[in-house]
Amino acid sequence: MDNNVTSTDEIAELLVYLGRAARGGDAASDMTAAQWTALRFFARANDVSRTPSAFASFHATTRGTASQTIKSLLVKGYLERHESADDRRSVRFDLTDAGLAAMREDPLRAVSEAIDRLDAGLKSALRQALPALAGELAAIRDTVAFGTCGDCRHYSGGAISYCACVAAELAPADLGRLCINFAAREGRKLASPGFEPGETR
Amino acid sequence: MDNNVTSTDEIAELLVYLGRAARGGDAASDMTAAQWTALRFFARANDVSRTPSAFASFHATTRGTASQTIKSLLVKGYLERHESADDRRSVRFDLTDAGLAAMREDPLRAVSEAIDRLDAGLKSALRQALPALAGELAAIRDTVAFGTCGDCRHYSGGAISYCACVAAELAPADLGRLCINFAAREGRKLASPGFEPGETR
DNA sequence: ACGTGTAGTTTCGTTTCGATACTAGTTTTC
DNA sequence: GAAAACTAGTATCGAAACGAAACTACACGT
Repeated sequence: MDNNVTSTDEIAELLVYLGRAARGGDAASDMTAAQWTALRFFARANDVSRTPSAFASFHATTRGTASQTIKSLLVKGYLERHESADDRRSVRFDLTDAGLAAMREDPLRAVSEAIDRLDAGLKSALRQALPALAGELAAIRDTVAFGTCGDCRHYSGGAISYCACVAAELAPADLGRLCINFAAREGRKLASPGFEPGETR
Repeated sequence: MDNNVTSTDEIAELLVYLGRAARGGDAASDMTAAQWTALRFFARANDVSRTPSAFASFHATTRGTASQTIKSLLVKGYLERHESADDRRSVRFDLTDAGLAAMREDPLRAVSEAIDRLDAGLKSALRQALPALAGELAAIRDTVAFGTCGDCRHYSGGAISYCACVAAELAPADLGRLCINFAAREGRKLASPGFEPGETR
């Protein structure tokens, strides 16, 4: 097939297309794309990652901009601010009930629906391919990768879930949470050519 | 069951994350994300789709904004303007040699690389899943879907490639090109030949 | 104690983008 | 065959999103 010529670049292009298509959506809400991303992040990140700096890193922006985005969500009453006891410079943001309610209006829901309508095989292929892709991309860019604790090298499962990074036990809910300290399994995260997608269980 | 917790919404989220991560990248170039998207679009769209309106639809923005983005590429010398002979309102933009050269600096290349590093199975899974996802999403949103002529309902293969929409024969290169008149195969609800700019209010 | 580094915030100027309005060409209608 | 309705493309203007830089406050190494 001659459409192999266009394969990889087309996939990449589709990725940005979908990413962009997923962002705005409704316009029914008074939330910007950045605000939705922030709200989602704070809904999904674990305790140590729910900070402005982590969000800035996740969103590939500056801390200043991140701070502003967060502030706008504070004003809306979707986030609440908690100062850390350990480090008095640090703050943590949690979703309020209003924030959780707002999440139900997330325009990203349309994308989730679309994914759910996919053939089961394709769906599980996406579930495997996209995290792997995120890892590869982070390696190429030499940036921090984000991933969930369950996929992290610091995590050791078994009877008790344990994170070697935070040196603490993990709640079951944490396994699906984003973590700023995420490190992909199987090798170093820096330009390691031999990434092994493996079998996710 | 426990992987259902992290399944669909996480995939959707990853999609926007990757889409955003793919956009800026280098910052070495003096091109904005919108400009890159436009350049890519005009590099990849077929003859009838290389217009400001089609790009506006593709990029989910207004014609005015699209026009400005295009103008900036004209100034850079990456695009050249061709007025249509059939319809004197209509214009078509083609990449110049400088534009083609600029494409080689496309920050999206990092994403392509990352995709290429993926396991072959995952890669081909992406090649299947992402177009399907784009179609589903467009159906949900009731917007125009973009796709390549080779995947289009109007296309009939065989010895001679023929597009029933334009009522013309297709060059082999067109099969991999984006088309504004794209309609998914197999009983998707139609995307009418004349598309909706979506600027009405 | 001092310097260095980090977390968070604020301010300011640039840039981008969408709403609006406008020109010009095409199609439809009576 | 004109007028109305519609479409393609462009220009203008205001709002806001974003990044850079400066600043405060705290932590940590020496």
